[in-house]
Amino acid sequence: MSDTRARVLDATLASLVSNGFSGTTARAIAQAGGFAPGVIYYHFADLDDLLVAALAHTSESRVRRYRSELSGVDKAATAVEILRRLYEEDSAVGHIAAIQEFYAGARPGSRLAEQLAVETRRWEELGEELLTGLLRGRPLASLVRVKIAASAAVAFYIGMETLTHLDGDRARPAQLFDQAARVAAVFDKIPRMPVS
Amino acid sequence: MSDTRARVLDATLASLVSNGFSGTTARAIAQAGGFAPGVIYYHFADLDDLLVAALAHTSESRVRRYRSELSGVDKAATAVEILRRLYEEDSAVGHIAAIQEFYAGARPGSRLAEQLAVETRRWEELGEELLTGLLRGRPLASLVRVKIAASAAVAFYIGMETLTHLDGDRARPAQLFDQAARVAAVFDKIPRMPVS
Amino acid sequence: MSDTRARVLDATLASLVSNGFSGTTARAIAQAGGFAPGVIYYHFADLDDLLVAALAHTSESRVRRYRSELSGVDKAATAVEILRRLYEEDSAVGHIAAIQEFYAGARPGSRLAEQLAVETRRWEELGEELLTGLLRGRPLASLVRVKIAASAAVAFYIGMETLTHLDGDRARPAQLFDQAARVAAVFDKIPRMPVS
Amino acid sequence: MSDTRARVLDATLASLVSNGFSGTTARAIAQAGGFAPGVIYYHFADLDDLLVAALAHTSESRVRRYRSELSGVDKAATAVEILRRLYEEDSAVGHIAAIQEFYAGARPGSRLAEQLAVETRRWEELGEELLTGLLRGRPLASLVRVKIAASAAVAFYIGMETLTHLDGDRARPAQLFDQAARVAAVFDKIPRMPVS
DNA sequence: TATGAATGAGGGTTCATTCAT
DNA sequence: TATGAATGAACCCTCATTCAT
Repeated sequence: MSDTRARVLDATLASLVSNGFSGTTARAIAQAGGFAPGVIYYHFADLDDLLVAALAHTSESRVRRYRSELSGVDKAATAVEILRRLYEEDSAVGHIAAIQEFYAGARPGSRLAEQLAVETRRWEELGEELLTGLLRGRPLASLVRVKIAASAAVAFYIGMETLTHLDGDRARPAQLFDQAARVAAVFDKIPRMPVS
Repeated sequence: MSDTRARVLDATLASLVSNGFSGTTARAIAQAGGFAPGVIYYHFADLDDLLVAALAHTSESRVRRYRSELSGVDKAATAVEILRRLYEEDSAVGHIAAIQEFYAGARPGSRLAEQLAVETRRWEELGEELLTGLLRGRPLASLVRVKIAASAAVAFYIGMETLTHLDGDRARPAQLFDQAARVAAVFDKIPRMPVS
Repeated sequence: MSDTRARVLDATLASLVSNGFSGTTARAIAQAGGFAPGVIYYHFADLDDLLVAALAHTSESRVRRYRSELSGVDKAATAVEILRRLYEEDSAVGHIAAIQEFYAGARPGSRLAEQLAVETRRWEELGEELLTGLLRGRPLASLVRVKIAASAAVAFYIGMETLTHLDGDRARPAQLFDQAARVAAVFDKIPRMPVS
Repeated sequence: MSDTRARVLDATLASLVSNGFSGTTARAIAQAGGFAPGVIYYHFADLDDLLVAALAHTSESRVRRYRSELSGVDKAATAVEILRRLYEEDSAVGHIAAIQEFYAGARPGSRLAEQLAVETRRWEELGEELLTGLLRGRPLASLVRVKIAASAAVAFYIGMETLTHLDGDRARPAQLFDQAARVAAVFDKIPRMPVS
């Protein structure tokens, strides 16, 4: 991958964070990256193409990171702590803000929306893996469909970010993680049934 | 309230549903309502002003509706059924799509974002009322902070709608309501402790 | 028809004459007419729409003029003189240059090309009327198919203008009209046969 | 002449045929020929220079072809048949379409227009040669100035092509050649006067 | 109170051309 | 000799907004 192509992708994410989806124009991206607007069209077919690539670029690397941190975790309390840490990390880096802009700005039916569906599926799969590990052998397993619960978790994350993004109230996620930690502690006390 | 003013508000919501946030231009609104673009600026300072008013207009009436349907409900299963019905109703009418567009399109720091914070607070209050009734006398009450749980519920709703809006997958909310119904049924079996 | 709309049409023709087809941009038209470029898009859907309208506008009025001057003419020499005069008049006004730009710039398959086909047909009809009158009762009538001869005449006119437009050699049409006059004089001496 | 230079010229003509004059950009030419856009500027000063060379290249070879086919022809009917055949051949090859694009796209005063004037002169000379042979000894010779008639023929050809190019109506040239054949047959019956 | 016309800034995108490699 | 990357001007078009009527 060309060097400049990567610069364009980075500039796009940077612009999303600082200018929002609708403010992420070709000119804004160019200014954020310090290159001429024409460069974008040399490396990408159009703005839509660039946004799709930028989404895939950032989302993939984060999913990978989350998966490596969460693999093998079988205690809910641990999972919550890891998620909280990753959330703070992503927030600081701007990754979360960028993703949020994608979800907010994409129009249904667009190629970007399709790519978002793909990425959403990736996050749901990660959630399924985590939940499967947490629920293994526990009585709640019969009550909860893992796929649906994972879907709910992703939806919740996105909603939380939508609200936090809008009002900038960092206390919200903090409180929600606190509450999740409390529930997780209780959850971890439920004994697992022996594997038959 | 002037008759025309109401027409402008309705046209704005209609345009949000069919054209999305970014497609809701002065011209689009005017066309949706069958009046000249200039009319907007007679009744509202600018587009932002109009959007704020439209948001308050639609959100208020829906909160009222939800509250009247949910007041006094003390069984989780009942609450889930009512919410499912209202969700379907709102979906058909387009109310949900409109609200979703507001959350998606508003820029942090804008007056519209402020108004969204106000409306979000309203929905959270409604959630608190409902949860308070459901948890009264139950052992879980000590584990769950009502305010935070309500905040989580609203976040989840918005996230679910963001995803459903993007991919148009109506099965998602249906499955999520089903799962909620299952959990609610179990929840309702937990005996209440006598009020001390 | 709005006043400004007519101004836009006139400015378009003026720009075609002075800037050529490819130089007739929205900005060039606006500058030629002394209005903002946006005005164009208020009155016309896009540049193509405007060009089609401008073509119809100018061509129609000229065809009308030609027909009124040529109606009833039954001597070839007279016809040639009238055509020569009209040609000079049109040249001075710029009408011919504008039409020429349309023929040169239109892309096959475009709406403009379709409109040009319509206008071409109009000119051919006029040619047919004239030729029918000239050939009536003459022995050549059996040799020449009026429709095809008219089509040839129009093609010849357009080709003559293409060349003259490119090299600016005003002597060419002058010589061609002279030659046509000589042939016409001979033609007019051929006796008409009595109508049977 | 360098090998690549020839490839560029061919690619230019190919692009003119398939993309039209305005679509014949540096990139389009490069793509048509399978080389990088920069190559063009190594072999030619700029696009104008390339177009001039391409015009001379294609026109010259076709004039040569026409002259060799038409030399010595002294019957109008034969000439018409040869022209019809060459026209069909050129149409199939795309030569005519390319030439047509030059006439359509060249701006008066440009170097390309100058070159077109040169090429036009070549075609007129060819016409003069042919007409001289056909008219030799015939009474019409006193009525018709060969130079002017040749000029008229070339103009007619270009106009016919302009129209056919625009509406894609292949019937037009076919009918026109038919009509020309009929006139030619009569013409050939006029006896030649003995050379004094 | 409402209209339709007009503005000017800024949107995405394409282009001829240059230049380091 | 050829390449691919980059530039910056100019393209068409849309928009929120204003204003005379």
